[in-house]
Amino acid sequence: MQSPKQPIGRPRENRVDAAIRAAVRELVPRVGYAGLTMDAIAAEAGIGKAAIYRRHTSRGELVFSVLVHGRKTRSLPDTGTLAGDLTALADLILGIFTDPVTAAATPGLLADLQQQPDIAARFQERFVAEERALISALLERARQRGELAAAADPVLVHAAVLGTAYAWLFLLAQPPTPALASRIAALGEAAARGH
Amino acid sequence: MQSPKQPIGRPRENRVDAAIRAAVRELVPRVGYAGLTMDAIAAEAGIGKAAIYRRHTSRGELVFSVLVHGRKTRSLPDTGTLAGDLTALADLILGIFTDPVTAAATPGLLADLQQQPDIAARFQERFVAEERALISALLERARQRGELAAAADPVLVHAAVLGTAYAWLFLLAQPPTPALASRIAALGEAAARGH
Amino acid sequence: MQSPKQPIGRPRENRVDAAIRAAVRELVPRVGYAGLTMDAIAAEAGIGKAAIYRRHTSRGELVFSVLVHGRKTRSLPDTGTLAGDLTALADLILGIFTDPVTAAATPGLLADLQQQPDIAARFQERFVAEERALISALLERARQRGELAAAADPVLVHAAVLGTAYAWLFLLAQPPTPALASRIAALGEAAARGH
Amino acid sequence: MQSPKQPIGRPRENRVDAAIRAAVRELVPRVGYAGLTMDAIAAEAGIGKAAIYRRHTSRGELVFSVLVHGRKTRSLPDTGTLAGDLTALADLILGIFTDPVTAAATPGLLADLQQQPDIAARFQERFVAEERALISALLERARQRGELAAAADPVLVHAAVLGTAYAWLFLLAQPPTPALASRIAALGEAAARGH
DNA sequence: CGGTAATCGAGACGGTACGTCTAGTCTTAAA
DNA sequence: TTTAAGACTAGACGTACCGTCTCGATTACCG
Repeated sequence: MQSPKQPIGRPRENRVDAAIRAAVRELVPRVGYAGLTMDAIAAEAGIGKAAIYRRHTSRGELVFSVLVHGRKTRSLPDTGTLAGDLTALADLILGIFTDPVTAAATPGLLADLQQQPDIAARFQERFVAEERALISALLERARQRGELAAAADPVLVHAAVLGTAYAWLFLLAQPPTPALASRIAALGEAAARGH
Repeated sequence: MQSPKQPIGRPRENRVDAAIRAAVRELVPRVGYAGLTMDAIAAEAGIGKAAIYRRHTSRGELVFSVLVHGRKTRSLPDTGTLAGDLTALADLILGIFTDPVTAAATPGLLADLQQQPDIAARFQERFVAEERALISALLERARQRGELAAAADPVLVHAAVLGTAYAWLFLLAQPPTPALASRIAALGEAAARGH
Repeated sequence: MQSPKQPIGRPRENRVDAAIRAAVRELVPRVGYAGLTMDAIAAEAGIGKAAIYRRHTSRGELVFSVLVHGRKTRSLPDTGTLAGDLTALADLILGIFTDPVTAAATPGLLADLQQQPDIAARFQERFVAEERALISALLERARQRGELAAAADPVLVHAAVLGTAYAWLFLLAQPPTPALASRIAALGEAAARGH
Repeated sequence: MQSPKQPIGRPRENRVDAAIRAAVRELVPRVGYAGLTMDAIAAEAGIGKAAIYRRHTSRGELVFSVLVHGRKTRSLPDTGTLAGDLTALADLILGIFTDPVTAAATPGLLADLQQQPDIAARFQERFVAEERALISALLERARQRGELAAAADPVLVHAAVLGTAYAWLFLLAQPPTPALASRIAALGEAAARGH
């Protein structure tokens, strides 16, 4: 009987994973998602292409892993009010979208998701579901406080907050403003209240 | 002094433009934006690749032209209420996003916009500015009716309606529901009222 | 009933023929046979491509026509001796091969002949047969003078003189020397005498 | 100090070189030199185009390599007489020129040599110099036998034998005859004797 | 401690699309 | 009907990238 965590042969080097991650984060802002080639990543990281494909099945999966893996699991503080919680959420999302690496990679990554159902599924599981959980929690807190009468639809709140931020930055190409988070939060609140 | 419409040599054939457009609309839903190759377009259209490159500088510019050119200039009816006008707007946007061709091409097209400033500029001029004008007009109508007290920010309304629709369909991968347009319109109204 | 030499419509301009010829002779030494494109010829000549194709069926036929047409019909003087006649022949051939335009075009032209039987036939008729006639004539003169006993093979004499000159210049890449013509003539004489 | 035979990475496969060579030899007689495309070679060989360009810089270099590499290094027997040695040489050259592959490729290859000095240099080194050495050797043998009085010019002998064979087959388009080699050898002897 | 097995960097492999170029044909308005 | 200009189809060019494979060398565990 063999232990599940006892692979034979030479073990993988963490150094390689780190080098891949660093190379992607270095290259994406410089050459964009479309210009991000596997050869360039391997060269930048000083490793072989096979070492990448041993860890990732495709370029989309690679970039997704790098972007998601680098993020610490997020949590939102209980600010005591629905408006405050939603502003914190909007701040979190805007922070992700305005990070240079994420900003450069996101549109290209979303394009890949349309073609690769497996990565799309992972995106839903890792990214969407996690944010959804945060939203469901803050809505539940608001209901218990009495700020919300009936059950709000977390999907619509999610779409309102995430989508408005995305459209502002990537579709309308507007620069982020200091008041943006609270304005988006107000939309989220409207979505929660359903009026 | 030369007339602006006096080109010499053989004029370009409209047949070719039409064939390119038809081929793109045929291929995009079938193979996706990423799988849309210039060779395949030329073969499907029964034309030479040079005829494409004579008209379009890149694949992104080509798809953008096809998608935008095909659209008739849109207008919104005056429904008599802000809510009605915004629902018509949301219907319009959802109609664009759920069209099979647009749906398959949009994420990839937006990814290309990040890398090609000239196309991004045309996208802003042709697509964003046109929708913005519709929004500004309906907001002005609402103000004259007395539905809106002060001046609303058309950019935020735009981001709310466009972004929520985009996120619902492409980020959260939710199917469109019958009530979606009116729910999005409610968000747009909240953005207009600023609360 | 229509006269055979009475074409209707606008007559062809000799200017165009001259411009084509001049353009080819200008371009061939500069860009070589391989770099000689129809577009470049048309641009250099300041004419349309259709005007070229109205006169010539292909690029090979065009260059062949220009090179052969430009030559005046050649004749050889009766020097009084077989050696003298053959030296004059060798001089003639070396003159053709060392002309800058002919030198640059000849190898490429011969390559085309392998693929295009119609031009190969014209080459045999116009170029080979004409030289063959000169050789047959000078051999007949030598026979009548008594310099040659029996009938010599004009084909072998032709191959000896033409081939040695061609090989010297194009295969062995040797520079022409003052004595070359008389040395080649000696080989022609040996071919004529059959020893 | 590094060993000359220490390449890193995956070594090139001899199978690929062999497949390229076989494809060229298969295609050249069928489609001619002008019709020999890199795509067709790659398809016929069942390899990628990159594998060809990794080994050869141009089509001319490729065909030249294939034709020269396939040939075993040639040598001539000492037949005991100058006439015999030259007949063997003429036979050798006629054998090369009448080989289907060489016959189809030679004129096109020579045309390319005019434009590509590097290949022309290799042609001189590998092909011309090798034949020249054979000629110099047989002339020296004849001198030691007493068949030749003074020093003969090997270049003229070379031009006479090589050029007459080339002109007979490719310029005059004559079929080879049984007596051709000895007739060409007689011309070579005349070139050697200088009369 | 020697054998087994998976790793490493490097780069060749087949395949495919790119954007450019050329050949030869066709179409325009003007002459 | 010819002219200059230039668009047209077809297809080859040489480059670049993908994802896989192969090399010699390395690095762990196993017996």
